[in-house]
Amino acid sequence: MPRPSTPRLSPERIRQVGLEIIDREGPEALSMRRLAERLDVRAASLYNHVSNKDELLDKIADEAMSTVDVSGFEQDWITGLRTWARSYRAALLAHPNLVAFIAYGPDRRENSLRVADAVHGGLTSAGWPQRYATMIGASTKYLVIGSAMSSFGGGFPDDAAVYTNRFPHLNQAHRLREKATEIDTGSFELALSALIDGLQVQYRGLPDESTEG
Amino acid sequence: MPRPSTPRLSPERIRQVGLEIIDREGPEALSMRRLAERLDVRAASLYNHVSNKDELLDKIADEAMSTVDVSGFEQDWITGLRTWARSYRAALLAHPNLVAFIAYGPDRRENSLRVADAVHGGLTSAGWPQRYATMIGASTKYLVIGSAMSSFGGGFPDDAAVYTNRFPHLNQAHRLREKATEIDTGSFELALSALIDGLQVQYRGLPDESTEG
DNA sequence: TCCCGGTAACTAACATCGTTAGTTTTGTGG
DNA sequence: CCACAAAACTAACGATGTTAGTTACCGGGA
Repeated sequence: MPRPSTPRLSPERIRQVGLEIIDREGPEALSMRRLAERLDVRAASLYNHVSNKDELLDKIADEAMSTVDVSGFEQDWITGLRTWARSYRAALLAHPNLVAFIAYGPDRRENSLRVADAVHGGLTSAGWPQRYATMIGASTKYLVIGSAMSSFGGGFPDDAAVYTNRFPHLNQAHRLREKATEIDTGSFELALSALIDGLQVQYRGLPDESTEG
Repeated sequence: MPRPSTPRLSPERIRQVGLEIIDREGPEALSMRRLAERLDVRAASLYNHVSNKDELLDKIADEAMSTVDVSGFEQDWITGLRTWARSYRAALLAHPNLVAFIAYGPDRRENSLRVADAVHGGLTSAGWPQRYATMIGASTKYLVIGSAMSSFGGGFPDDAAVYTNRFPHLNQAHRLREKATEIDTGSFELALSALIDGLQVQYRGLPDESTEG
């Protein structure tokens, strides 16, 4: 019975269920047919609301990155860098199965651009030269991406229930995951602190902007 | 004509051509049928030499990481860390289309284990406590993975000829790539130096091992 | 009130993918 | 010399993304 009275689909609902599938069953589990099935619909119907699987993934990824926080740059560049890096990492770790996709291609996504602009603006207006601002942004991003990407914790399914059914020793896996998370976070904070320390040294060596040009 | 006198395939040749396809046309271009075509063979024949596409990819990735250098740890931990990080990054950048795959899953690959062992050994025998050694290795890896992953230069096709056909302004793209490479490397070196500097401070604060236990 | 266009579902189909089964031919060890 | 393994083949299965063409429902204009 085509064309129901109240539409069964919407781009938002498609993205939401799509993200759920990715989070729960991994990125390879998201096929247009499976997604359609979850929405009580046939695969072809999705194309009335979404132009592409790639574009769908892009929008899902963009949505997942909407919580990245760059407000810290309103205080000072160190606070800005720290809160950006931490919230960026947190956003990635919230959806481990999406990390590879987000980290891969170039950052044409809306939220990425918004954030990149804020970071660059925050650094330059703090006195960093353009070139440094670019590199500092890149370095910090490396840390975040690398941390989320090669995270030990990320290797395990997000939903513990998936694990429960197949393994009797859930506790061990859970512990291992917690331990891994702790190591991951520790390593990340270590590197972030070292990076910021190193930058502060260089920052103090910058020519005073108020006496320049 | 089945079963030719001299075998047309070998695992090595399959891996080699497979890597060529990935390097030149991207990871999604590598299908068993395309790979077979390049080898003048039908897809099913590959399974006489390779058990799986996943396993094939795993071995290709492992081979690509065989050039990672950990010999620097024979001198001191700083040299070890630097040469490891740089050679690791270089190995990844040599095959940009493989980075996502390598960085993703857990490091069960042979070369990864070999390297991880050497790094951990180098750091602990230099006096770093186990826990620190783990985190330092992780931090450094974050930097390398992140750098290779979100590399601006990696976004463009490895083979410039692919670009030539579709764009008249090859020069611009080429320049952009060079500039991006420079920024990438600069950012990486910046972060690496900062990390090592930060670690050195902590290292000097460690209790002297010769007076301990 | 009628109808008409657009919307949103459908079915059917295409090419491509990884993989397996079963077949055929060649080379080789007992 | 002959049986058996190795290495190629053809055919097929089910799943994938996507498109074409069809159908029914809704809202607005004559």
